[in-house]
Amino acid sequence: MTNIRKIAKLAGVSVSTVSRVLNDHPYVKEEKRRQVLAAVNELNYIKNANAVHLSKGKTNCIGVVLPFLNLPYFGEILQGIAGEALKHGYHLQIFQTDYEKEAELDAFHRLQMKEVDGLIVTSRSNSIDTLGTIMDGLNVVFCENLYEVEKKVYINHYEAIRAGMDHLYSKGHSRIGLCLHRTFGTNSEERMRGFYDSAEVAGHEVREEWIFNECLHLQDGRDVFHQWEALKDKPSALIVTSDQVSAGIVSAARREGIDIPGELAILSFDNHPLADALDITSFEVPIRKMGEEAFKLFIEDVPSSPVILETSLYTRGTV
Amino acid sequence: MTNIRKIAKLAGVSVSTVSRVLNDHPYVKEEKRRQVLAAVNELNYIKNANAVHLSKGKTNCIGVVLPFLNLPYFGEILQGIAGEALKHGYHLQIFQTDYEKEAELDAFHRLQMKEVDGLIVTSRSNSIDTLGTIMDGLNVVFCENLYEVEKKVYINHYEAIRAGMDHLYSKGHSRIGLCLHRTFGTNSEERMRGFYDSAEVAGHEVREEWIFNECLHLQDGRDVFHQWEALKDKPSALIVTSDQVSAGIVSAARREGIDIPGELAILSFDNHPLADALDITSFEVPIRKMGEEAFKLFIEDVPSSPVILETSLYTRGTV
DNA sequence: ATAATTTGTGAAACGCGTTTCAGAGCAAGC
DNA sequence: GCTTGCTCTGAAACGCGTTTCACAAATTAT
Repeated sequence: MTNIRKIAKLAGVSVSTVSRVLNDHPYVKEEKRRQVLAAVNELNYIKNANAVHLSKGKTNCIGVVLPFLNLPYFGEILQGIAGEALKHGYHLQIFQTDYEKEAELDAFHRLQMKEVDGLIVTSRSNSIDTLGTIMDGLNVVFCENLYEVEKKVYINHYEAIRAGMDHLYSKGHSRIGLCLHRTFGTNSEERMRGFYDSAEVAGHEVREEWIFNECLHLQDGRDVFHQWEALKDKPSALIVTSDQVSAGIVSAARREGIDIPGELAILSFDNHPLADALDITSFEVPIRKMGEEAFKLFIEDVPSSPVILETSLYTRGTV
Repeated sequence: MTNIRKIAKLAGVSVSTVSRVLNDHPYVKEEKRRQVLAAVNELNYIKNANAVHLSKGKTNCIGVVLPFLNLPYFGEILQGIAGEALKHGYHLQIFQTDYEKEAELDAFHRLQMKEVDGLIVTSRSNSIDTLGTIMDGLNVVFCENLYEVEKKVYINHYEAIRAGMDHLYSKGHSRIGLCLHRTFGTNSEERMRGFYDSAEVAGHEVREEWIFNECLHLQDGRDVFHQWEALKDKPSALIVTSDQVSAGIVSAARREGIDIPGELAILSFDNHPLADALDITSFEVPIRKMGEEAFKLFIEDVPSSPVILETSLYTRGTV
């Protein structure tokens, strides 16, 4: 392999000069610059990125921790991060966890090893205590409202859910169910808190069996619908935290001839194009923006205050 | 920073021995092994990944070249690659190109610089001539039927389209349109070839304005529908290469009261859950499998023959 | 008991670009 | 004429883990 020293020899200069030329440093005589470039050309020299990384102590690569790649939610976050990263000359490394703690820890371990310059954690499984010790002094951004960390960007889920509940109340609903991605994790907890707080204030009953968990994919929506159908005591409305799942519910309901919103109202989240296509009332959630902001937090040396993003309702035909 | 030499000093051994311990090489006395591990523990030593990469000449990281991150198609490929990569201890680096040639070339440049050990190109903009010169001797897998490369995995689009056309003929359609992601690129060309070949053999007319291009997102499907509506001379069926786009067409049509398949039949591709939800007839396309196979090709030293994946039709209510 | 292995270990070289430091050459300022 | 102050260069150190090679020590085989 041809390296910088061979270039130096052929060009008749020192390695420092070669390095200077290659990095556009000033203070190199035009003549030497040409000699170096000629040598680079002749020997087909290509820099070794790993040597640069080692020497510079950074890789210009940021890791993104996410559970799944085939959900629109994470695709959209990635898109946001990638767009911003591109502007700053950063690359993305993906740490897909499937919500497995080991895989998640591996990402942090890679960060410790300087394989990436930082991490954006879009969703997490390990406790913050576990992570806290290994991320000490490292550049990590969380997409949730974690009290303990300084770099964070998150959706105001609490208020969004409360606004959603109010909207449903205004339409006369008092028996409301909730359909969640999962029950643990800050974001889900915030949603649940908003849900229960609102119901309590309004004095409405909430039944355990009206809370549906592990709703990720469109198919899960279908399952939820069938569970709903089987309930003796049915809620008249569901707040669903993803348009994919809502699409499953709504399409299953329409197929079964259940009137929406007459028999079951659906208030969804994301405002994905799918919601528009299926005429689903949905909260717009600025997911891509969250990705962008996450990256911005990452590159900041002195972290600005946490970024809180708000949602806004798009009323359509399911409520 | 604490490095391997400090460990060696503290443990009273040579750096080679430390390296051996850290890499589970045999031929290390149990006592020295313990000394080394104690030192590692005491100094909180963590390996520098970049030094390993430089030294080993590889990074255990594979690059994935793709245009967009927020399309289910690419999310699914990624999922396939990531799953297989995990099994082999590889990580993923993302090169999002937006179909810009420069961004795509950058990915190849990174490969040359040994920042990644190989590339999986899911979709491409540069000509193969351009890429051919810079990927010489490098490990690159293409997801298309490129004559010039040895590592490739692709869907048999030609046959899929022909089968789709036959299916439409059998339902009495002779005026058929096509809705494509784009018109260039091997995969799209294969689809178009299948389309035109089939029409020619069947003796059916094909009109220029029945070919819709740049159909990527759900919204694009809506636009296509409105374009279709505006046509004086309408095709009675459309082959649509993505369920997202079909969803846009179908939902717009239903909203406008256009009967599907009575006035317009839709034959889609992907068999995404969405197709099921909207009762769209669709070809199952093993996209995830393609990702898995792509990675398998990547790790092979002597490339096996190209992997060709077939589609299979799921008939539902839109044809 | 001697030869042939196997086990165990360290020095040094290797992979390779960046950066600091010291110093030389040269022009502008007083 | 002499001092600042640039401009330009190269030697050497730095970042750091892996691997080869030579050799000693401990076994096993003959």
